[in-house]
Amino acid sequence: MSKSNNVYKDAYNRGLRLLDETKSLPSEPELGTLLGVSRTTIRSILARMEETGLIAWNKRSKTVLRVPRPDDFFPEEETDTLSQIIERSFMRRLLAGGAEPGMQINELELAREIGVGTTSVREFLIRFSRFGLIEKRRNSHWVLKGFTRAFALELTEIREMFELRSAAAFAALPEDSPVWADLDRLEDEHRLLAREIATRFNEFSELDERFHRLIHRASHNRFIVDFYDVIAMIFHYHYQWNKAQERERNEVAVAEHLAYIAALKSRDLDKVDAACRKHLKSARNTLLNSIPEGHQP
Amino acid sequence: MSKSNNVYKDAYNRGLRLLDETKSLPSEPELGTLLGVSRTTIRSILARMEETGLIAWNKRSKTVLRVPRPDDFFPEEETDTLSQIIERSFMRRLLAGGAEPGMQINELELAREIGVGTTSVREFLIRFSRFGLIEKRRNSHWVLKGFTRAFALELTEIREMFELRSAAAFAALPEDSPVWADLDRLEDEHRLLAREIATRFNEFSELDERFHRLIHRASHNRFIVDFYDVIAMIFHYHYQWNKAQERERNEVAVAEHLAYIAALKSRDLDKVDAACRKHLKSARNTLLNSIPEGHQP
DNA sequence: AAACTGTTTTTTCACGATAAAAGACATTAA
DNA sequence: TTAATGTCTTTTATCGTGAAAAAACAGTTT
Repeated sequence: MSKSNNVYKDAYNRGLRLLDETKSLPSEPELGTLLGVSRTTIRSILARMEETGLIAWNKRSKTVLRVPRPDDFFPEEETDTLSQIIERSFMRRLLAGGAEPGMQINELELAREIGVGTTSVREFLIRFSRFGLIEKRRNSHWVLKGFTRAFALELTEIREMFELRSAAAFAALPEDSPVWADLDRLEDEHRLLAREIATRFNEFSELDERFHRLIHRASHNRFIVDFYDVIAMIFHYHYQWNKAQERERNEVAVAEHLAYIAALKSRDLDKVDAACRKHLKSARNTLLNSIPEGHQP
Repeated sequence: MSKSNNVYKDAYNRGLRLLDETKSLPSEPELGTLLGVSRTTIRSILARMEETGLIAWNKRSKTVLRVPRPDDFFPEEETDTLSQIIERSFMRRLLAGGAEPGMQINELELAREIGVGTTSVREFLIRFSRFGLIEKRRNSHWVLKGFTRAFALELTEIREMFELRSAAAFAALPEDSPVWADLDRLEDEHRLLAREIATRFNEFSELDERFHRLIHRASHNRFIVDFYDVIAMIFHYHYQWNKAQERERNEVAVAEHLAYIAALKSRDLDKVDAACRKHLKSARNTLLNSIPEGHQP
């Protein structure tokens, strides 16, 4: 087994959803751009759809014969990328405890435990190293630096520096920039979520990421934009890990976002600065509170 | 051929230099820490030194029999890490022209051209991607973003943000911090270099890096410290590429460094800010001037 | 002739295998 | 009894290989 066909399976599942809406499918290249895969993969998908009696396929004509059933879909877990699988396993280990700072990380052991090749684990660790949680010893093992208080403080220091600058850049953007429409849309989504916060509070984290990414993009600086990957990754796992007072925390955050948005729309740099600072401060506290106070110097 | 023994060869060469100075070598573990390799490698080195008649080796006694000759050394090029080899090849291609932004990067082609396996090239590209010069298309090729004016501006924007903050942190360090001694030593080296700038101007880039790294370390922030890798890498190749007015440029930079050092020692934050700003501004201009003004939007 | 489908080639992704290097354990010398 | 050496085991670095996926090419259809 040298490479799983998760790209095919994932695209197939997404392709099935298209069958609900139309009576016949578009051309192969069009399907390719729609699903974000190559024609080669599209043709495999079409071949299977034909086999399972979902469509009749003859050259250009691709007629939908029936609506897909639940069992037509590939199981969710077969559609994951290998690196997603490795990341999840790795983060589970890291957060599940017993992960003391200074601990060694063993590529071979990780690979065996997850059931993948060493190459994939190595590549994952190299990619992951930019998050600042692990470090490589030349010709030797990786060392876990740990999700410590120091880490959180260093991370938020940069975040605050970058976001204050991005927010200022955002507010200075011309009237006709399309970002203002994006911001309006996000504001509506925030209003909606605020109204139904009691039941939908767990949808906040996704909205949070979209909002902050929009702001960071105004910096027009690849290093600032890319750094948000670190923040997003940490917050993603942090949200999964720490569910304490999630509803209250998110309710506060939504309100802060709305104030932040209002400040941006006012284009008053002082107001923007204040609203941004206030929100980032509470985000930092949330993060710091979730870190188990350990044996740290 | 699955792995070159460059670690052994490099350590062997460095080991030879020890023979000049002493009549007998220390214990295996001691040699290991001295050369930064494991005992396994030390024993291979000792075995060869015995074979070639450099030492007499019997258990604890390792007597030097003769001084090493030039031909005892392994050739320089055999001591390079594979990733160094790949990086050099890649950068040569990148800087040698014909590297238009938007160009595709082909792992297989690169690997064949350099004469290494694809795995090593893949790992190199992943590591290299944090410099912001290339970007991966999922399941497909890498795209060269190019060493453009925009890149230089984004890079220097972050650099200035980080260094101003680090310099302020540096100046605020307590009297008894060991960094002040480090700074004194660097100041002496600068003075020395300034006096002999006519002949030794090409030694500046190494001094430059040590100086700025010392300052960045005062931030106590891993993201700031790590970001200096990006700057160092760019400046390293930039220096190789652009030799125009190298002497003059470096002479100016040494003077700026000395002013910067004086400001730090004064602990006057305004002076530090001004000296830092001045130096970073001229560093930015140097970098910008070296970028060929192309067909950029 | 523009856009599609059919076919072939190339590239990416991931694995197992193997030598180099590190590390662990056992033994011996001071 | 500490610290070395001798020996054995494990891990890392790198390659070649093969299937998945992309991309290029050639032939059709509208």
